[in-house]
Amino acid sequence: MGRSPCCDKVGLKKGPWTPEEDQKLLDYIKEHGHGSWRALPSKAGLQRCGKSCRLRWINYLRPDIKRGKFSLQEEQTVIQLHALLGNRWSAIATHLPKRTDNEIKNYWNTHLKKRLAKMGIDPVTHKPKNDALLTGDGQSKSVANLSHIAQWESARLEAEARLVRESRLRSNAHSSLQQLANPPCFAASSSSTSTSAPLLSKSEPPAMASRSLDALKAWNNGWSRSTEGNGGILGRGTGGDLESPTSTLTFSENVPPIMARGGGGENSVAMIEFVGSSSSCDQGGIMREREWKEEGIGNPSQLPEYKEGFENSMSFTSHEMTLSIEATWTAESLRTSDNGIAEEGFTNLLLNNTDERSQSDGGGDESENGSGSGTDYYEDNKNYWNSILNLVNSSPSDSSMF
DNA sequence: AAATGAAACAACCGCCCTGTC
DNA sequence: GGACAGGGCGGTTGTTTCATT
Repeated sequence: MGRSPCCDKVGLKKGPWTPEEDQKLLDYIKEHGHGSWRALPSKAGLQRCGKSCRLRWINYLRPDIKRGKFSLQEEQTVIQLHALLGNRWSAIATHLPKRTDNEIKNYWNTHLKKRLAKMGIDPVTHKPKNDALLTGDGQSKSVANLSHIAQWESARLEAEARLVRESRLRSNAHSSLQQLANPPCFAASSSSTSTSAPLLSKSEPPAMASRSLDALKAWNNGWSRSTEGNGGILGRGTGGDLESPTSTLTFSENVPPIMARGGGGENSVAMIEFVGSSSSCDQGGIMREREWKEEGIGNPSQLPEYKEGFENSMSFTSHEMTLSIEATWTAESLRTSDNGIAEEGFTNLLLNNTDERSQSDGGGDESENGSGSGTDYYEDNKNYWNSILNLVNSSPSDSSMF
């Protein structure tokens, strides 16, 4: 299907915006709203493409955006969310108030990515570049199992938290409709649509789960030693059992990505299949961000009831109760161990100790530069992912998160 | 002071999804 | 169901600024 360009490019100005153009755009939107972006330039007296106007407004002229240097907290958040979400800048941006996806993306590409790379940490996988050492020994099989387990848990946690949240949101926003409709909820399979599909199609880049779990794999490899016999993650998943009382998740590797865009070369596609016996359900729909906007809610994560709802949402139905337990278990399991884990995350090490570390490593073995080895490595990864999980747990999040 | 390269930032491009007709 | 418009998104490129030689 061919499509016409978004605008007639002949005679339209490109390049940096002038203050006059900005003012025209501001004045027009202030008075009329943006309406149709395509029609806006002529109405506003701008020799610009509507798309260009839209971008200018969204990224720079909107009154509710913050410009300037990123704070330490913002940097941490970006790094942590990128580890979890990959290059989903818009999703990351929802957790950084007043920052645009474009700005975050640029900041990542020009600052954070280089900083990680400089420390010997792969900015794509968020793991040390010499990670191969960890899978080259005789533990590769158990590591692989752990990887599956952790991968499953991570994806499931995300999916289930999202479902619960959406259910809660819907119950708030569409309570009257919910009384009328009661469709099957977790019957989603590989052909599912509203619930699971977005998670693992557009919202979930194929590379994401494996990316995050590569680090978890290494982490668990070390961490599991301290939790064996304590009913930790190993106790649950030993033997490669990926079944869950509430859901199953199938990872199909080497399958072409669902989405061509941004998939990169990692072709792991996850198909989530809920087979649980839930007594209530998601009500078969999603309260999407667009709906929030249409209803004038704005960013739902800012609503007190939303935050409260998210926190409380883990205790409604039998299914959701299960989610509560397991989500808590997962997070808590990852957060605690016999040794205890410092709250200070690996990211803090990146952000605060870059210089010290690089200096101290500077004269040492190149292979250990930036990543450490042995227990240091495990500790770093534990803290790193703890930090991420804490962030996710504490964040009210919104619809773009998962 | 000029030239050069690196870094940072702003904006564009192309693809894709969704809604509407 | 197909065509199209509108808009979102991520990748990439162009331009400017800064640092170094």
